[in-house]
This record gives sequence, C-alpha cells and structure tokens, in this order.
Amino acid sequence: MPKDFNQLNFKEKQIYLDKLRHSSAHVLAEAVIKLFPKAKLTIGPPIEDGFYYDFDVQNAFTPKDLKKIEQEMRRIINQDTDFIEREVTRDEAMLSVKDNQFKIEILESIPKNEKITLCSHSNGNFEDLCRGGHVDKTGDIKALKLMSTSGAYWRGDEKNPMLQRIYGTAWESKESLDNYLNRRQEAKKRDHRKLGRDLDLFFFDDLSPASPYFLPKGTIILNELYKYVRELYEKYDYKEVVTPQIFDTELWKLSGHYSNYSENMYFVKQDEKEHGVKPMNCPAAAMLYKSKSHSYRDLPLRLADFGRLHRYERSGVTHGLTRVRTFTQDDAHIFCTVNQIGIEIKSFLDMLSESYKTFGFNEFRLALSTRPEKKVGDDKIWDNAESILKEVLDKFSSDFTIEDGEGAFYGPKIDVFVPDAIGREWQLGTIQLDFSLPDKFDLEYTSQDGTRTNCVVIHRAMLGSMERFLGVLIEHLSADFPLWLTPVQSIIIPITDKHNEYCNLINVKLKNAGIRSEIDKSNERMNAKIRQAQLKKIPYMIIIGDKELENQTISIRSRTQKNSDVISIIDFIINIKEEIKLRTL
RNA sequence: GCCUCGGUGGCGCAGUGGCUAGCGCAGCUGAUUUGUAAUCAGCCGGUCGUCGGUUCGAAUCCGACCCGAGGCUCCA
Repeated sequence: MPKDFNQLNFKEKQIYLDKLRHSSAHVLAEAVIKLFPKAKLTIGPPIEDGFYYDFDVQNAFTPKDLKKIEQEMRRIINQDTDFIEREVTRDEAMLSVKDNQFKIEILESIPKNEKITLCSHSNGNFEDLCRGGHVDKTGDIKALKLMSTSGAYWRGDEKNPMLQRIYGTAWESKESLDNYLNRRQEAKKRDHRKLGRDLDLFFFDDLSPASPYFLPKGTIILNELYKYVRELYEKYDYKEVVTPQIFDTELWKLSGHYSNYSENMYFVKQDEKEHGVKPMNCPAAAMLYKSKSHSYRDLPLRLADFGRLHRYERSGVTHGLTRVRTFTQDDAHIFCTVNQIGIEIKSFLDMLSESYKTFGFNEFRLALSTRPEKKVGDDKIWDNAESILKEVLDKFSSDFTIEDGEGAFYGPKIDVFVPDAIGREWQLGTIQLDFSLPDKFDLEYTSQDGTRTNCVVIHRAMLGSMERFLGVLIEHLSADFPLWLTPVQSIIIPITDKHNEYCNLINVKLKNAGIRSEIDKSNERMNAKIRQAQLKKIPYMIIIGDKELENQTISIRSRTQKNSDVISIIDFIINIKEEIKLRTL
C-alpha cells in the first residue's frame, strides 16, 4: 500500500486499486504457468473489486487447484520483486507469443502507431504482453483471495473456444479485504431467492422451471404494486385494457416476431393451426388500436396492459425473479403524433421517477440507445427521434449514458437500470420508440386536414417486469417492506390466552379499518412470538396483556424500535392508515 | 446453449461402498399461561433429483437426462 493510500481521493484510490488488481492478475498468471506449464495466457483485466485471468487449459481448474494456485501466488508476492515494463518492437513481441494464438490475435489488433510493451516481475522469470499499469512490487499486493472459476468464451463469443477463468479479489490492506468479504456476506443475506422462501413470498418448482409460484403473501405485494401503478395511470391519464394470451401465428408473422423472436416463443398447435403464446404485448395493442378508426383528437392514446408474457430463456441465464420465463409488465403503448413524442417521454420519465422515489430507488441509471446497423426507417426519422430523446434527457437528468448502436431495429430507446444487493444491474423501466409497428399494422389517424397519417408508437414500462421489480425491491429493502406493501401489517400478540378475546376485538377493528392484521395465538411465550414477528419483518407488533386489557389500550412494538408505545386502538389506526396512505418508506 | 460445482424429509445441513439414513428448524400432540428476539417433552415426516449401469451390497462409484448455483465482450 502506498503510505498515503488513505489520503488519496476516491478516483486516485480507484486507479491504484486497478493497478493492484491488474498486477494481481499477472501474479496469478505466473502461478498458473508454474503449476500448469501447458496453460496458455489470454487476458487478465482488473474488474470491480478484483480481477480475473482467462487461461486456455486442457482441464478446468478444481477448487483444490485454486488453493494451490493461491499458495503459489503468496510465494511470489512474498518475494517482493519489481514490476518492470519494457517497450519492444512488434517483431520482438510476436516472437515472445509465437505459440499462443490468443496473444497473437491481441497483438494483431493493436493499432500500428501504438507502443508495444512487455511486463515482467519475479526478476524476469515471468513476462507477459501487457499494456502496463502496475504497482511497484509484487509485495504491494497486501490482501488477495481467489474467489471462483468459470468457463468463459474467448472474447465473450460462444462461437469461440471456451477458456477457463479464475476470479480473484485484491485489496490494499487486509482490512479492506475483510470488509469486502463481509459485504458479500451481507449481500447474500439479502438475496431475494432466500428471502422469498423465508418469508413465504414465492417458490419455484422443477415442473415449470424459471416460473415463480406466488404464495398468498407474495401475491399481496404484487397486487399492491399493481394497485399503485394503476393509481399512477389514473393520474397520468392511461386507459387499461385486457388482451388475449395466444394468437394465431399469422399475427406473429405480421409483427415480425415470427422471424425475429420465435426462438424465445412458446407455440401450441390446435385445430391444425399453429399458435404463439405472446412474449410481448405490442401486437395485441396494435390490434386493439385498429379496432376502430381514430382522429387526431384521440391522441395521445395511452393503453396499459398487464398481460402475462412467456419467453423462453436459455437455461443458463434464468435467475430467481429477476430473469424468469413467465411474467407480467406494467406495460403500456402510447399512440401519438410525431409532435407529441417529446412531451410523452417527459411525462413518462416524471411518472417513473415519482414511482422510483416511492420505493427508495434514488439512484438509477438512464441509458439512451441509438440506431443499430440493422434498422427500419430512414436516417432522417432516426435523427429526429434521437435528438428528441436527447433533449428530454438533457433536461431531465444531468447524468445519462449513450449506448451507440444499441437501439432496437424499430427505434431508439431509453433504459433505466437499478443495481441489486450484489451490485448486479437490472433493467427495470424502458421507453422505446417504434417506427415499424404503425407501418406493419397500418396504425393511422385522421389528421386535421382529413388525411390519413401513421401514428407513432411508444412502448414503455415503468417498473418493467413486476416479478423482476419485486426481486430487486426485496434486495434493495432487505425485505423490510414499507407498510403499504408488506403482507402482514400488524400482528397481535396475546401474552396469555386469557387475552385472546380482547385481541379478537382489536383484530376486527383493524380489519374493518382495512389493515392486514393477524393474531398469533400459538402456544408460545410472548418472547417467541416477538421473535417470530421480527423474523417475518412485520412492521407492528401489538402486545396485549393484563395492563392493556385493563386500560383498554394496546402496546406497540415496531420492527425497528424495541420500546413499545402504549396508545389507544383508535390512535393506532389513525397513524397506521396515514402511513399506508402516504406510502411512507 | 457452453464451463465448473451442486441436488439427502417443507427449509438449512451431516453422512464417500456394509446394520432399521442422522441432526436442527418448521409441522403435529401434550404440558406450561409466561411482559418485549427461541419454555419443555413426545410424535409425524425421506424409494437420498430421475432413469440406467457396476457390485454380493449404492445416498456413496460410472453414464445419460432434469433442476439449481456461479460465470460466459469491464479487453495486451
């Protein structure tokens, strides 16, 4: 560690850690070569919190190998030799990697005018083609741990050979490493898959892989989410519709999904005809729009559809609630004129940030994706659309990224990303312009001058997949749901069973007030009941004993506050209803 | 899809060729009637992911398949 590491600012620390991790990757490479002389080196960059190195080897590394490799790395680090970079000619570099097709490929991809450097440590015993950027000595790697192995395709392309990757983490001090490992432990506790089971929210089963079953408690949360979105729809002037689930393949041929998306679709045969289960709502929305003729006066028309979607996802990519094969979205399609695009997008982003704030997602990332190579519509339309999106984004947020060429073939889009507990980012909201759908489905309106004009379609989802949103939300809140969302809002705990009757009375009052309340009449001591309630993350515990019965009061213990308040049932109901209504976080 | 690891009662785990496969939690029954995070006791529950093979004998070894976990363009 540089003496003044703690004096460095955030950016400088990052730069130092990158060097440290990149250096660690070199040490890893040396250790692997020493233990597995036939291994071929490929690339070994620093990543967030660590580094990896991809090797071309016969057999995959086992956990035992990992231990041995780590030991060898320790030895190299203890030797505390200097990292040395030297510039070489292209020919010299080529000679040094002549047996390694991967390095040759890398070398060939380096622009002609760029310098070529080799880096070494261990007194020159190990040398690797490398752009540079190391710590001074191997001994500067103060804390290190190999984390895992995995297969990884060369350059990430599954057509390429698969390499074996080793992930590691490296830090400037032992404390930082411990800190990091602790953080991972904590994040694991927030894993929505675990919490979902523990709190009886949902489960999965082999007979319908990657398809969640929502238990009553999970369903309450989902329904509260729908309810909230519907309230916003009211406010922002959307109309909700319900559309079919399964369509004659004709529709998917018309929409283009049959040729572009069929590998992600489920098909069923009935009456000698092929039908596709919908993976998206848009064709149905288009049919709905077409069911009557429209005037410019009808626009913008915002049609919301919570339709259930099915998408076949490859077996290796599904993940808890965040990547499933069947889900619903708070999906809507906005049919509008070209001139209305800007204002519609602005209004949507307003609604989106209003809702994200309600959930405590104060930091989300916006990404604008622009025209890809394969696209419909001429450049003029795209120029216009992209500049509208940029303009809205500029006004809306100082901080968004532009992903060139990442747009859908039918139009540019803005995606909203939110990180989960372990730092993985998930796309939640999205807003996409579509120049293709109106054309394919003849979505027209009669304009002021009586001519028929194609409208513009905007696809948009705010929370995105409701299932994914719930998954990310569970991790974000550690399942400490705000009162309005939580399945059981209060639990009444009688101290002995002679208090049961009074508890029944309170429960009826709470239920009449629309509060989701339960009584714990189990044959347990109060302490155990409190523990249960805490573990189930129930916001309010109502403790009832002799005192409460006598004074006709209740004792409140909240999940965050041990000390209980003794208040009247009326006051409690007033407070709790206010908290629900305001959707207090 | 591909690579590695894994799959034992509802959940979390132990058990690596040999007696009726264990433990904790949960569930059920009984006793206890207790003031802010676990009362005690008893009972129920498993063809060890599925199918096939090796073996006198398989949860344990081998193969296939299913499911899950961590990864699979953060570039010398």
